Amino acid sequence: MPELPEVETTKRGIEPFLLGKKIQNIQIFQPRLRYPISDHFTKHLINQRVTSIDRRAKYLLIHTESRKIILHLGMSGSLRIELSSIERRKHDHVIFEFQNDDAQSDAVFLYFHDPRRFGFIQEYPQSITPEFLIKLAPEPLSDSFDTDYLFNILKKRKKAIKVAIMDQNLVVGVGNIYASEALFMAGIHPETLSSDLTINQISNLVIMIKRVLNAAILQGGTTLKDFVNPSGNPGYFAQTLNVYGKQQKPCNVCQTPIQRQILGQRATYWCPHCQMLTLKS
DNA sequence: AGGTAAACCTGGACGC
DNA sequence: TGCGTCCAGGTTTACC
Repeated sequence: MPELPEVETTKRGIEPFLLGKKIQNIQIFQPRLRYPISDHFTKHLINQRVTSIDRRAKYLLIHTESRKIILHLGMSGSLRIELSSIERRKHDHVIFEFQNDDAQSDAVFLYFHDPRRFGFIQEYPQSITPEFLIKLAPEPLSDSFDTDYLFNILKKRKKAIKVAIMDQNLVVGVGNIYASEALFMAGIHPETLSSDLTINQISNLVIMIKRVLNAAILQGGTTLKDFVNPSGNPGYFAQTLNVYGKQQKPCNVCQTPIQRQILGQRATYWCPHCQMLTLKS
């Protein structure tokens, strides 16, 4: 499910409810996520106060005074805020209860829901950041993701540009929806060999990746079937999509039917007129 | 090293 | 109604 905009939407949704509150209780109903929840998970986190919440790539980081929670939503995960302890729904695997110090105000409950269980929740000491997080590629919305950076990486790559920009070792956060959308906006055919792109095309692609991600964040992400923000509302970027999921529908720009093809094991959508394939070499 | 494909898991849509 | 097949927003692992 969630790409960068959906994770960012989730982060912004939970932040105001959790900041400054203490973890009062944790109920684990299904520890078998992508990585099993450790035996000491609850013990380490009880009574910890949330100091800040970050997003890095598609990971959410909930920092407490002495621990950090790292959470990934996988394909089908979502977080939901409840203001009372409502009955657990199917696939609600973990429920956190948060409370203010004074215990006067009402508790807040955070539900981790994930039907396919490709997501995970881990916790570490605050002083330790796991290797996989340290080694992550640049954030697409940061200044370090620019034309020079992408050009230097892509000139060595022989795979299709669509597959390349989804490679989290090159740039993080771009998933299957926004890869197709950014390439459409940049007028680049998804099968173009990465090393064949001109500097102008790459410059344009960098701009469009940033543009589509920012636009999607403003709309609260894309809801294809079941993504909801922590308040239970869908994202509205689906109505802005140009190509994703639109095979055989007329292109918004030129009316040419949108094509669909599997690239790097993932469905890929493009307009054969707006994104003509240029074959070099 | 880079590229490709399978694996993890559940549920919904579709065809027969 | 039931059953088989395919598909789905991600990432790791194994293999060539």
